[in-house]
Amino acid sequence: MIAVSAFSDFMKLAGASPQEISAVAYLPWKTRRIVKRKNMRSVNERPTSLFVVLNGWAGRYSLRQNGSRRFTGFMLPGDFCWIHAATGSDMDHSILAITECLIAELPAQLVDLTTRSSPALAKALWAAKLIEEAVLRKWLLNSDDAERATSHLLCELYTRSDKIGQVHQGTFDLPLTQADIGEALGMTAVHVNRIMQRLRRKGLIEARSGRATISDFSAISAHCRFDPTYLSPGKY
Amino acid sequence: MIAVSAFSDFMKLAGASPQEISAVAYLPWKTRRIVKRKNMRSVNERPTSLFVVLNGWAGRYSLRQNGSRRFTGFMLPGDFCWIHAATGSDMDHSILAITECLIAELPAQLVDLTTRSSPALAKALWAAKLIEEAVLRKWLLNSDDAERATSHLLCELYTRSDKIGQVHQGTFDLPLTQADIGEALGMTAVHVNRIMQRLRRKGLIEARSGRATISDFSAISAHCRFDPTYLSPGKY
DNA sequence: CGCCCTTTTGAAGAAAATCAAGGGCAGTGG
DNA sequence: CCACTGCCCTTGATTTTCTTCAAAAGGGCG
Repeated sequence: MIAVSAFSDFMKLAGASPQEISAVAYLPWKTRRIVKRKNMRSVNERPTSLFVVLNGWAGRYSLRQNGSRRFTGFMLPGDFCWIHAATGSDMDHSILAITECLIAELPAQLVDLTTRSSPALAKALWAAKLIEEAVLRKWLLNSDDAERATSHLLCELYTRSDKIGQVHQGTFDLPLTQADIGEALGMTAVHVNRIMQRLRRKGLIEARSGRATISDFSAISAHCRFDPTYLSPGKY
Repeated sequence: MIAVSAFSDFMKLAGASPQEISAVAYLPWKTRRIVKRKNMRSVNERPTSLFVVLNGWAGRYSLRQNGSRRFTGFMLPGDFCWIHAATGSDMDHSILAITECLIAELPAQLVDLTTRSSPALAKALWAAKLIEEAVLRKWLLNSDDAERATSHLLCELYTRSDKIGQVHQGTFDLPLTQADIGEALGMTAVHVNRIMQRLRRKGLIEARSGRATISDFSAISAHCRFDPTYLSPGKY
């Protein structure tokens, strides 16, 4: 059994009964540790298992012809990943451990089986996928304005950290380098640096050595028109 | 009953049996006609029905604070839409009829019910959603290079048109204005115009009055590194 | 023909990439 | 304990890309 409060909180939000949640929790999850900055899944792999991040941050990315990388999402503790494992399609992207990660895996067949008997798990997986997609849309939507894109990403990560109790007095772990952020937003590290300095000068953020602080969340929310509802599963 | 070859082809690809396909086809779909350039779904709506585009093109978009629009996807005949209808989350975006559209709707509860008895439908919906997501990732991935983004979008639309038999000698309907394309790619109409001229001068495309021609698909594919596999559902 | 919408063109300015180099900080090893 | 090293952040100067603003040209349709 695995104990992931974020994970079961999510299922609860998605409408699962306590029985269903514990049924899922008691499935034969296998935990595994991934070294920092190593791939945990690679492009073109045949997906054979779903997993949940128990600890650490991971990133979903694709490589371009010229070798440059684009992040298309980040995974925090409690996040489902590789959700489509049960669908049998090959991967069109890779997953990288940004920090050292602890993950819990579940064989695809078991996911497939369990979703048939547990509509709530099926719904939870859908809900997780829809959030993933909503995040992608936001990234696209904000990509026309560097300052908005940057602060919106910080709001996203702040909110997601907060949901799992990882924000303390406005401060949270942000294990992304400015180069990583650039690869998520489609800008160069140099430009990210200058934009973040601007945000800092405006008093919206503080960031140094792997940690960020947002002392006035409503201020930065207003600045980039951040509305956190897209990060929550729908009600049923 | 509705007769949508693209739709049933898709279910077949996703592994549905003929019985399941016809079971779905005989559900009480309601067809509806939408006027060109009218919303068929609007942001914040409570989704009550899934639909399939039978005819015409539609676009998924969000509006920004300043009123500017960003397309985050296009729907062609045969495409599922509003797939998350059964999940109960509110919409974070709107759907616009780009041309006049004919759609077939199915109440959300029925979708929910049917997916329980028909794993193939459930998988088809998953497959459709995964393709949607893969498209979003591609849009992000290509957004760093205007010429690549533009030709990649044209390749996407060419391929999807081809799948439904709407390409004849390299020519297909492209009911998007350059302003629309700009709103999909995150660039101004003026810039789209200049980029498309560049593509034309390179002999990669021809486009005028609602139609586009790609006479050498392999040439433009090579130019933007287009790989169509992400547009097909996984095998089961 | 005249109107509206879309495409095209030009010129100017803003935003971001690129190139290059310096500085800080943490961990490593002598 | 201190020097060294590697990684990340920062800065400046320059060039490229894209937007903005404005206006003209084309094309379809009543």
